[in-house]
Amino acid sequence: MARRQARFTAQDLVDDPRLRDHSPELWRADLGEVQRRLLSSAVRCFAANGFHATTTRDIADGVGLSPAALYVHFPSKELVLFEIIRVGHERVLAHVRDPSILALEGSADRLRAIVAAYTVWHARHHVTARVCQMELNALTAEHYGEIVELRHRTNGYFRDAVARGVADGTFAQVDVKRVTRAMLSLSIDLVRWYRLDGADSPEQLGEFYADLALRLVGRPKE
Amino acid sequence: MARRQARFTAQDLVDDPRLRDHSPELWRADLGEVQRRLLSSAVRCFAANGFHATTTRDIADGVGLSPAALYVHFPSKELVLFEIIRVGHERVLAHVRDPSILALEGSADRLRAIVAAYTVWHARHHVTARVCQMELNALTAEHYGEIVELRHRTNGYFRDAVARGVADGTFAQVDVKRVTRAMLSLSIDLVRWYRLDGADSPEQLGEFYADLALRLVGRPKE
DNA sequence: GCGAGGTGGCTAAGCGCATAGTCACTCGTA
DNA sequence: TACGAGTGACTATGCGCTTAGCCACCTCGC
Repeated sequence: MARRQARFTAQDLVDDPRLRDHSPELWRADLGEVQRRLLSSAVRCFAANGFHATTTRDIADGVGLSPAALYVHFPSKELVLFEIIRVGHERVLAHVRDPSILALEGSADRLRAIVAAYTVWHARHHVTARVCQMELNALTAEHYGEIVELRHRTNGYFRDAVARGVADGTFAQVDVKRVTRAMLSLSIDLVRWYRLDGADSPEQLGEFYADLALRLVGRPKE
Repeated sequence: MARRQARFTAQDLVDDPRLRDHSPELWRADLGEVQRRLLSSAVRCFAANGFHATTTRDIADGVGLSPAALYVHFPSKELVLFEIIRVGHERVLAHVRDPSILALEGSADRLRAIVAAYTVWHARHHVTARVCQMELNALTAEHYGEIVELRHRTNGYFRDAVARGVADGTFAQVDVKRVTRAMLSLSIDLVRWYRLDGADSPEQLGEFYADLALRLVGRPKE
């Protein structure tokens, strides 16, 4: 049969504690309430079942509307996904380039701050973050390109933070590219397992991963 | 339109260097050659486009057969996915429980060995590993449960290796659960970006991540 | 105050299409 | 003759998206 056999329906998802996060506060303020609720429903569906296993019906069901209502607010299902992924990446970029982080003089402090900020964001918005990491290749080639651009800029701030500490002798002479990638991996992979009702708050996890990051650059916290 | 708009066709995928790995050597020997070639084609399609964006046509095209030929060898598309994911997880488990690893007496040596083995496997078979990590929730609930069981057993070997070193004083008094998860994250996330024609061989990456693992447990290599 | 006309959110119905899977059949080999 | 591999034509179904139109509410002239 051509059934897509998504394992979870919109009804299941509304109350699933694994899918509770701060994503609903994420959407652009100039969107209407219905649009924002559609995005929140879509992000839950995409996170649980994936873009291709989610139907426009599922998304609309999640806010109690008919399937056609989606098209009053968004021109296509793909553009719903793009809006989610674009907003997610822009918010992350805004967090890691925060002036208060870049103002930190000590290389260790700056690295700690950027790793913590990145991790906290991913934990706090882990449902959206999951879609941002896992559904990238459901985007059209053009939209995918735009997102890759945002990712490169975000990653650049990480690499700079590591390279700076290596250059000024705060860190050991590590391989900047590889170590940076490892730090990103830690925070990115959290979207697979994190839940807000688990043992760690976003802030605790941010601190923990900031500690780990400093160990990775050869400067363990005593 | 209902087009699934997979961005890459089977033709594109055959020669894509990003999708070259050792997966074709992975399949059970008791399967026929056509079955193994179908699995190799499917793994490429699933890795590039995802399970739901891959059609049975795509898989069959990859080995030059008609769509119906798939059903001569496999009862359903989902069972093709399950076979791939099951074999992948069984192979990983076999690697981390290798007697030569468990025979290592020193806690640091053992952790190094298990991290390297896990990482090398994921790098060498990164296309299959990608499917194993990213397409889990396209499985039926029953099949998903079987895989989770295998994952828990694999993760148990990691946790034991960390806990042992903490207990015997080789490592610092780290949070075993969190640190273990961080180590797994490093190797798992590599399926997102690794390619065999890149800068690192699987073995080099395995050594590098083994070094990082020891730093994470507070024992940097001098 | 009140009807005419417009507007925006929403829906029921359904179109066109592509999908997973089936089946009667052929072909090659033993 | 028997059988396993493979196929072309097909079915049943579900998909994204469109269309025509409903309805509550607004605006404006009088």
